[in-house]
Amino acid sequence: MASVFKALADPTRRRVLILLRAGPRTAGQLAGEFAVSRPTMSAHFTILREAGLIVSEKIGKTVTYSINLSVLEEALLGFTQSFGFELRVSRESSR
Amino acid sequence: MASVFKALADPTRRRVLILLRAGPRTAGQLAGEFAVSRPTMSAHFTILREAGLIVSEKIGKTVTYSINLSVLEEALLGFTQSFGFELRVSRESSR
DNA sequence: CTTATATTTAGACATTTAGCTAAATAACTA
DNA sequence: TAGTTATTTAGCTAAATGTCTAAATATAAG
Repeated sequence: MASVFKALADPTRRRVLILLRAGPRTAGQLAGEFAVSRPTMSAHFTILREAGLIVSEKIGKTVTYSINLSVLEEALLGFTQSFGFELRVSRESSR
Repeated sequence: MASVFKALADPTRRRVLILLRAGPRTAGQLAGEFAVSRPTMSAHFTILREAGLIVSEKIGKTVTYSINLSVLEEALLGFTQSFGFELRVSRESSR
């Protein structure tokens, strides 16, 4: 869970997750949305992947990333519960 | 909001918030719960305070910290909504 | 007024982080 | 096979982070 919070600490990585929420994207597509170099983005992907927040699939010469909402959900759930917050996944979750 | 996520990235600071959830504590009381020096804890308090997550009040020679749940709530709310999560504050919020 | 207590500030240090460029790897295409 | 494209790895730098000890500040108590 600690690695999830570390991953969420960076605004670029949070934005990657928000982009992936709309559906899978390739590394290049994601990188195109940011003003940093591709290697830098690749490092962010690694951090997100190691936290379990995204998964990658290589098809041909492209790598496609998808969000793993359950990991995000579980981390937020564990944390928010400590504060008397109630968290639930909306019915139209994976839109 | 960015500073809130940065503040939440450190496990010591998350634990401070969880301790404060049970009620206000002095800097010394909080520091006593951790295996790091008081100056180190003081630095953590500063980061939490600058993120708006805690407020301090000096009475006599002690400083008492309290959690500011609304800031935490707002940051989590803004973030979780982007993911189709639903967050609400439980009715017995400030227990 | 001196001492004790609570907390913060200052300064140093090691580690981590986010960024870069250049090079390597992998896979498709002509 | 040679070239092109997509992505990652390697190696570097500057800045930020978390930690410490020693000193400063503020308040209370004798």
